[in-house]
Amino acid sequence: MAEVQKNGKHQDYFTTGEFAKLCGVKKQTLFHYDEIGILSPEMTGDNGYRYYSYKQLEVFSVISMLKELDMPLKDIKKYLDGRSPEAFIELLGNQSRAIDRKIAELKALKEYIKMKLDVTKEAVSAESETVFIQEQPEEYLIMSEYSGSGSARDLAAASAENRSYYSSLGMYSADSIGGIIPASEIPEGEIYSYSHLYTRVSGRIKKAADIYVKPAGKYAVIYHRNGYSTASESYRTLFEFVKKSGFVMGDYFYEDDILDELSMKGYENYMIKISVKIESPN
Amino acid sequence: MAEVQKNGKHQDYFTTGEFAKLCGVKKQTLFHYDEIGILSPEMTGDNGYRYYSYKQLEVFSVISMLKELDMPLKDIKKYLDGRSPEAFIELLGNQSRAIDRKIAELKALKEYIKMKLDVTKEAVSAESETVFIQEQPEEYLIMSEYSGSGSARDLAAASAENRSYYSSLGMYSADSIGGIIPASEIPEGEIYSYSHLYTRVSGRIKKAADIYVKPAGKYAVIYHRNGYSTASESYRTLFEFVKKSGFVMGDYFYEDDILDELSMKGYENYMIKISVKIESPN
DNA sequence: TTGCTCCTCACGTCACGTGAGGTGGC
DNA sequence: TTGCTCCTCACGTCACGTGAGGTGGC
Repeated sequence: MAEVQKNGKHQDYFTTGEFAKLCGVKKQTLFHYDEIGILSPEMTGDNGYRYYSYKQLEVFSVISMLKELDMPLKDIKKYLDGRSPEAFIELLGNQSRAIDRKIAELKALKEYIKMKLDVTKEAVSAESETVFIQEQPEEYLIMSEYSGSGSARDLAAASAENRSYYSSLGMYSADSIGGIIPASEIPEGEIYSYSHLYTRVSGRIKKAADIYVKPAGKYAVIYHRNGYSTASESYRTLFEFVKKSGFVMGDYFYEDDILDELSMKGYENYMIKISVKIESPN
Repeated sequence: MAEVQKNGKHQDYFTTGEFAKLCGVKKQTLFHYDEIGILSPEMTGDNGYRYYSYKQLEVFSVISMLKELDMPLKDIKKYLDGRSPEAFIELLGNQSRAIDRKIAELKALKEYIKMKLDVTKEAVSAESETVFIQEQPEEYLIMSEYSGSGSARDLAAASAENRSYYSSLGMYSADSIGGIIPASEIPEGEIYSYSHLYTRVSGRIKKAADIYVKPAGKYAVIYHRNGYSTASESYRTLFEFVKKSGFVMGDYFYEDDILDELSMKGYENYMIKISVKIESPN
């Protein structure tokens, strides 16, 4: 096709503006690429006009592909300066693996979003301070004993460590954190304290050690508004309900934030969900 | 859990350095988030020390999630300033769709890389200037007639337009461009000119109009080094081979760059592949 | 000639990163 | 006290974006 270009003079070339349009970017991007020497026009006129050939469209598209995969322009330039078929093959192989990782990350992200979306929708349509019965699926909790002050800290650190450890398996960062109160504490006392704190993780890492499997089944549930300070009332309401119902009460009450800092401002506007497992007697 | 924080004084809080580690970022990122008011520490000491709570881990993770989906910090702040359960649900819905689009893009990118990888590997192990017979799959070509100078330009423009039109269907940008020479031109003449130019597109948009389906089957193939200027020799070698072989020759010779600007510098180092369909007589 | 496009500075911006120099807690 | 961490400027950087002011081709 060399002749085409020789005959055509400027006819087969694109000006900066035209080429930018074909590439779907602003002219300044091409100026910048020219300046750092990553993609210079094939020809320059005596008046300083830049002329790009259609062959350079592919070069541009590879640059923007590598950019999309977070490669800095410096590294792209380094490749282009020493390009060879072998280096190209290696580059593409690496990028293909990078894409696989990105897709896996995005899928994990989507799962996290779905979980958050489900919980928030549940919260929006929830009637608070009223006990009801709910089927809950199996869940996986990273437990840490609560031993007074500093525990939330420890749990956060532990679950963050766990996260970075399992992030390769597709876990997305901060999963929801909750607390457990033994049923025996409910009848007396005004203020309850957690026996454990937990981080809920997605099912895919359930093989890991130190993961408590919260069983699937029927739970008695109450939603509580107005934050933690008045939660004890709801705990007691839930406790009384189960006592009177004739069901067998589980040993632990689970407390989860279902409206938290992400959709509300201030602890006093949080909504919490308290659940306790129930089973038919005999 | 409010009591936990009251009792624990600083014990349940993280310093900037600790919190940064948990988040997997540098301290300066947190300084920056504090400065623009997107994520400020829950508490500040009299000495100016920042104290973050574990609850803020989730806020951070949502910020970094939105960032990963290319939302500017300004927009994230705008959301956080006016957050509500309803807005959160809308936000997550939008992000979920954004993720689907991203995944589709990445998959298209992977296909493009695979194609480039296959072609480049073929080129690396190719023996040039020697005719051989190859099974080729069905291919889809966006054709444009070649009418002298300016055509490469038109084709590039047309295929770029086509690309932007079909990008939603998962086409990745610049696919490879090739040319067609009628078999009747080969015997005479020193310099051939294309009757058509084409852009090869991936199979997924084959329903689109104006797409020529290059049939699958046996092709006689020759690789040519040293660029376009000496290509006529290889055209003639290929032509003579098919004539003598007894196969029925197709009407068109296809010319593709298989080592181009992406792995080589300068047209004279390109490798081109010339193919013509062959069929057994009778 | 008019209007559109081209050019080169120069400076702005976004999201941090990098020391510089000084203070503070176990 | 030593060493580590905290703080606040101030300036750098990466990949452009945005006019400002002037030239050039159909």
